[in-house]
Amino acid sequence: MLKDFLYLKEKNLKDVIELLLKAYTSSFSDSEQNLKKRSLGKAHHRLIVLIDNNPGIKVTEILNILKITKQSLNRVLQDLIQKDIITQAKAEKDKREKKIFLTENGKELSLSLFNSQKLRVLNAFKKSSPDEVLYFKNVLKRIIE
Amino acid sequence: MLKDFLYLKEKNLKDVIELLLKAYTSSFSDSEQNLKKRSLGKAHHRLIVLIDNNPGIKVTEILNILKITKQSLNRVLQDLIQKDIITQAKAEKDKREKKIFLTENGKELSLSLFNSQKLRVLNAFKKSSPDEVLYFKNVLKRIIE
DNA sequence: AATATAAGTCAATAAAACTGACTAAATCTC
DNA sequence: GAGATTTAGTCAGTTTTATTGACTTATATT
Repeated sequence: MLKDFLYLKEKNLKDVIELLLKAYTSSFSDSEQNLKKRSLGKAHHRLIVLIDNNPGIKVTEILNILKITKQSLNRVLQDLIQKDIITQAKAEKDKREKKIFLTENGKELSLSLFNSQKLRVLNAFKKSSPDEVLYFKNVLKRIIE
Repeated sequence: MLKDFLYLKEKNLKDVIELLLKAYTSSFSDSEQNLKKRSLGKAHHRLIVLIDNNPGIKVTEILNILKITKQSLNRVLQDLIQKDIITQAKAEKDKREKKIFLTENGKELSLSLFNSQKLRVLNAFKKSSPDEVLYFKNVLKRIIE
């Protein structure tokens, strides 16, 4: 009885891991064509999403979230600087740190990418109650930590 | 007033897109070391998760979920066959189709990978009510479709 | 019989990430 | 103030993941 309950819980966790994979993959593939016509890839997109949602984010913070090396991040960062999508500014407090922002151009681009992604989530929310959406976000945040 | 409400909704959708990125990245990086000691990469892991949760899944189905080309999939598939992690079997109904399964060895591996990932989700669920978890899964499924 | 579908293959290339070894500047600690 | 640490960046080479494009083979559908 207890064993059955535990088994179901493990199965439940396994399901969620698959769901997270599918939700991420589908959400971020919706913008593929939009990225392509701008000669940008998925790595650029991930970065743009992070910077748009966290203006002034630091390099170390990005590394911790995306779990990539700074050499890998730097390539993508340089691409985005060259294309006038992001800018960097020294932090006032600790001058070793650099804060990263979207340029006006970058904000426009981010909005366009968002527009090609948002429908999927919007439609899901339309089929859900406000409570469901609230709980959904709460649990999602707890998974991240 | 209505405008404010809409703005909040768009912001909410944007948040969710970032949350999905973070939840996927963190969940799937938890198994990095485990994969490494077996000379496997993230592409292998994604495939193992899909096959474990959907025994008998077909190549076309995987392509549609992972949004990669069949040439790319085939490389990973061959790696897993060579390492005795998966097997293929012709479908009885339509003999063009091949169904993919985990071997016994593959099931053990998948369990081990799952064990290095599950804690994150388990801890999130422990902090959540059964309703929250239920709603969470419902919305996640609607995002996938 | 002609067409379409599912899977696979060969070859070349591009994208994304990695390892390892370093530098430079600013800050922290003793 | 001297030494250690942190933050960011760089150079060079390699590996992993995925792409494009052109084909093949077997089976199923019309």
